[in-house]
Amino acid sequence: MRLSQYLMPTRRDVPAGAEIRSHQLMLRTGMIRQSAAGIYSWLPLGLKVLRKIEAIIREEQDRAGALELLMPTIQSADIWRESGRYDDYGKEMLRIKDRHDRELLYGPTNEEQITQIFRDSVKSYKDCPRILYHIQWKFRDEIRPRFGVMRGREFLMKDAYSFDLDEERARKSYQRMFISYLRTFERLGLRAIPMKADTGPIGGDLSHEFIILADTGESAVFCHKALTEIPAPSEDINFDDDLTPFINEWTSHYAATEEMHDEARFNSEVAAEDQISARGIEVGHIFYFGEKYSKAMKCTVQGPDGQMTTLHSGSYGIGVSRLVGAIIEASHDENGIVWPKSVAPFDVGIINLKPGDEAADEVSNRLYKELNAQGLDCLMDDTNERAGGKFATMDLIGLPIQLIVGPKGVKSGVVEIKDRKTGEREEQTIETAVAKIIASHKLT
RNA sequence: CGGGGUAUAGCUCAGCCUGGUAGAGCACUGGUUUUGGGAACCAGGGGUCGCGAGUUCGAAUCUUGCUGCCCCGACCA
Repeated sequence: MRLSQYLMPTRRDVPAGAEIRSHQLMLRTGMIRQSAAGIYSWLPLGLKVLRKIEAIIREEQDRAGALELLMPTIQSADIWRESGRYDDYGKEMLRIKDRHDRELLYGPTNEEQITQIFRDSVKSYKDCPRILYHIQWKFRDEIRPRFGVMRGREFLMKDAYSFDLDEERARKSYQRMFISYLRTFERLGLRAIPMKADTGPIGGDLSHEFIILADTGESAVFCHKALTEIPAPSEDINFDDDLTPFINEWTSHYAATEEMHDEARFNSEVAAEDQISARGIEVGHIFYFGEKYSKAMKCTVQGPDGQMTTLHSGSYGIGVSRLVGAIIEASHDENGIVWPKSVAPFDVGIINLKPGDEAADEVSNRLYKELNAQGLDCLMDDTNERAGGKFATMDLIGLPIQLIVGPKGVKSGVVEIKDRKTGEREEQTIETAVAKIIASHKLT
């Protein structure tokens, strides 16, 4: 993409009312624009990041054996009456009526919807287990939206739902998602720590929140330092194997959010030098809820013995739009965003310092074409902005690699490669620069 | 939902107290000089001062009702 043909309305001023860095940076880089409290439009740059995150989540869901489908944003009140949640769910649920006065709602979650689909589609134990997921916009009319996309009212969420014949087997589905989440967050450039979460009336040990550590996190969290160091499961993990050893490795250390925190246990189980007390952002939540919806909504299958069995389910959420903010919270500096490679909106930023200079144009265009041909997505600043402005903008939007092409360097056959994260810059011949960038791209 | 704040140009804000021709910086348009870390100068464009009612000869400014947005608290991916 040529910047001269793009829509990327960056700003120098810090927008009023944006408190935290990620929100400020998303507004300043022109990733999003607010359209109402907690409701945002995604401009081209922001949408690219959102799509990249989605793609990684999708790959890891698929790898774990989950099946993608897509349910609507608008749901009928009927199924919520069936589960009993229509009255339980408070003002957070946006209720609407159509022209025939039929009661509808903008879905805050999809347990009812998926349970209806599954019970109407599956009648035999042979079709279990299944894990189904979708990536869809949700709406929760939060009392107080804040922190930009980190707590919006409208938000993009990946939610998966598992259907198993009994609790024992449901546990296996739960483990699949657990491992899948570890891999997903790792690929997003984050260290997410699974922490035991409140299981409510269901009880048991099958609920975890995945938390990333950040000063602006909404809740206090406590964990063992080891959890920041355990390597995530590799991509050749076989999800059909017994995953228990992995789960044990990740759940044997102390980790709790403030609601579940037990100071005495923390102090006795974790040596003082291994204790981490920090703030955390919840980016995922997995939950086994058993027969809660399948019982109320009569989601049953016939077993081999001819008996009807009520299915056991769990739900598994990832806050996709929240992750955009969370990643920025975890990865920025005073000059702007520092994108992890896997989710950067472009792979490389090419700065043509002097458009109109024949040699600079020629080299910039050549680099642009060659890198694009190798599958690298490039943003080329071919505007007439001054050099200082271009550098500042490129640092602000945080592309991992910058290629700086100036008339002076070009004259002696060199361009400059800058690593956004370290700030290191090196002059290279054009050929070497291309080769190096391609090589480093292929590593990831 | 309770408490507090705020609303003036695309953005950040001043002006309001003490009523009298709507301002600055940044951004934008044209020009000159610049040109490797957010340039200088010249000339421009751009505003129902959130909306309604009232007071007044006259309201961005005073009074009042409403709405949006933001912050603090309890709730949430």
